[in-house]
Amino acid sequence: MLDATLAALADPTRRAILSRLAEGEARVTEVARPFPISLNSVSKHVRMLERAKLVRRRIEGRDHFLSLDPAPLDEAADWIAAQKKLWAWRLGELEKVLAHG
Amino acid sequence: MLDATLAALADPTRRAILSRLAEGEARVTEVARPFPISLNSVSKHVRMLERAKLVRRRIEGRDHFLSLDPAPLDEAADWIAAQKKLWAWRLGELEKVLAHG
DNA sequence: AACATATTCACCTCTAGGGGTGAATATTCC
DNA sequence: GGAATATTCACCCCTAGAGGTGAATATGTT
Repeated sequence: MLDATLAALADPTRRAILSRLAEGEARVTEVARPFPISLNSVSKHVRMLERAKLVRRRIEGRDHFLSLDPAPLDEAADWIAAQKKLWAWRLGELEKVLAHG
Repeated sequence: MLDATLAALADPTRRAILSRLAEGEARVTEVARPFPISLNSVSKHVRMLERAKLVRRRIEGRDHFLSLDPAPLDEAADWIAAQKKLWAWRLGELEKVLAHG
């Protein structure tokens, strides 16, 4: 799922949508309002966020309420943290070699 | 730069290249060897990783040595960490409302 | 000079993403 | 029933990405 998560996060519009939802649940139209693009485009972004499981949808009549799901964010954070650790180790080793060489 | 970083990380081949480079500097051909795709494709992935500043290139004769640059990873980790904090706060508020409601 | 190796360049194909518009669907309101 | 609202569906266009092949370039080797 990392692929879909990171791809979803790679777009600034989608990151802005997530930031908006961090303030609280909202309908698609409310989410779309601040953006200069069409409602339709926002709807597609939302669909990608759902596919990445970063956003959940609760349908109530004609209103679709969107909310955040933090789980995939953890997975992404874990991968990045693991890489940072590995890289730091490697770069640390290199420094040791340079210092003792 | 977040866009390019997250987009670069969204591809599994590129993540594998980064993991390989975490073991140490390597030439393009060495990096490409384990992959079932053409050397050319790997070369293109490397170019994207360079564009995202996750990989640096040191040219020595006909050999191009690739190494990691951890800086953009920090930026990505920071953004995700900030979001996790925001989301946790929001979800916490919701729980309070539910508990006291 | 001739050959081999390392890498990229130039091109092709296919698919997916981001944007748009207009119509369809579902629901609510009068 | 009829109108307004909320959302998606079905298309269109354009660009970028991921894959490929074959040629060009540069360096190393004999």
